Amino acid sequence: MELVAMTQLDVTPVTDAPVKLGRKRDHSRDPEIMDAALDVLAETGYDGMTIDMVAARAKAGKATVYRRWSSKADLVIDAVACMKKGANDLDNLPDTGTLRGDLIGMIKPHAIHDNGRKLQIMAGVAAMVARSPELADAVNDAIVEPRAAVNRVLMRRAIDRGEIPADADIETLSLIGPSMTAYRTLVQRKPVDREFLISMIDTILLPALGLRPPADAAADA
Amino acid sequence: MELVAMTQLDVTPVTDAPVKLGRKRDHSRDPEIMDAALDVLAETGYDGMTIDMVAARAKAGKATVYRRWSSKADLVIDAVACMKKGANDLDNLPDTGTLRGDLIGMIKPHAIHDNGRKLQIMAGVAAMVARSPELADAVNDAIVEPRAAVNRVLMRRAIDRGEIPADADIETLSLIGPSMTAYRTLVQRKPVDREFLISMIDTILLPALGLRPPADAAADA
DNA sequence: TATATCCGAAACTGTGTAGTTCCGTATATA
DNA sequence: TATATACGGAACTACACAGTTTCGGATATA
Repeated sequence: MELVAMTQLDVTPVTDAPVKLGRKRDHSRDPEIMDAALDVLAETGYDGMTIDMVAARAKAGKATVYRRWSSKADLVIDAVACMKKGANDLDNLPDTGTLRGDLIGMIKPHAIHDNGRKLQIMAGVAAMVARSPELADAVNDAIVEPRAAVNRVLMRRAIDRGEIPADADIETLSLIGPSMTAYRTLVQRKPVDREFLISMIDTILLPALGLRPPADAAADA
Repeated sequence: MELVAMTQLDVTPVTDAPVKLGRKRDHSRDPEIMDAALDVLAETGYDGMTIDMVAARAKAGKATVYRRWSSKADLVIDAVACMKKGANDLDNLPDTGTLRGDLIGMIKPHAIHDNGRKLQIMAGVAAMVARSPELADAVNDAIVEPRAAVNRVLMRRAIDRGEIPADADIETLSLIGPSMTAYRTLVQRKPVDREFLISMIDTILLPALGLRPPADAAADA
């Protein structure tokens, strides 16, 4: 008898595959919330940012935020990580035939603005990065690495066409731009404009590679 | 009549110069408290730092801290500013006869450690700097400016002895070191060791100035 | 030695925010 | 059209920390 009962219980499906009705979770508000989080992060920094600010800016309820992310730290890590999607496409870089032309071709108002925002966000999470390896990795993948990657590609092409020495230390040289723009924004708090970027290319990067900027370099400014 | 009364009042000393007894305020604990504040700042960042932590580390009472500084922000600004006193003395810099020798002479374990601590503090206040001009100025005077100033002096001497071109852009070039070490510490979170600093000098700074590192450069590592 | 004052410690207050809960409404599915 | 569910909004709890107050003990001065 007991055996029969047990068998029946075992045969009965554990879950009844109930009919699903009503609205489905579609995560459609996630981008707005993450975008709002990045804005607040850039403006007030990690500790200054409150979930209420983020929810208000995304016109969402606080509960909606917590339905998707279990904590403020989770939201920030996710928001920073999702910036990677908007990063530069390495297959559609300028190709002018010279390293200088390619580097200057990267200087567009849109790119300058994006980099500024990324650096503001960097400043906002700088203190946190030291204590959260997860956040540190997200920042590295979404902000740090993409910047250097572009320079590496452009320099590698310059090597391929024989414009610069094959043994140039691309790893180090590709960090000059990211380093100096970060320093100028975060530490010196001076604007990173077209003029500064061109002067950096012509005064440091090209000379370090043994190249001379053209005599009419001023025409680019 | 009024005049007489007024005269009497004026003649009477405003304060009675009372006899002072007891212990005098000597601010003798200020250095310990500011030092503790800098330590906590480097470890936890501005928002993570609490006055209790600072007081405990300085073996002082919280009330003692508030007797001297009216707020947490005040203490941090003062502590950062007082770092300037420990900054490099521009009159006692290495003088080896070559720019490379002078630059490498600056690389001492003590200096590497100090710079690391300063950069940790920078990271801790990075988010705050954007919203407090007072703190921004303190950081600039105590951390940012002294670093570049050393390089400027060494390069100017190199110009004077005809080692590098007189029209070299010292202002920009003197920022290569500070920028790249800051980036490496704060963003990449890699160690700034002797090897990295020498490679930066030989790969970027000297080539950008038209100099070649000696063939036996590896001997310095 | 007497005393005025500072000190460290600890208790206390007020505020701000992370995270939760609840509710009336909107909406996609059946 | 009916309904289950997610949504925005607001109220709520728990807690951590800035800043204040209090107090017994230490200490320099007279």
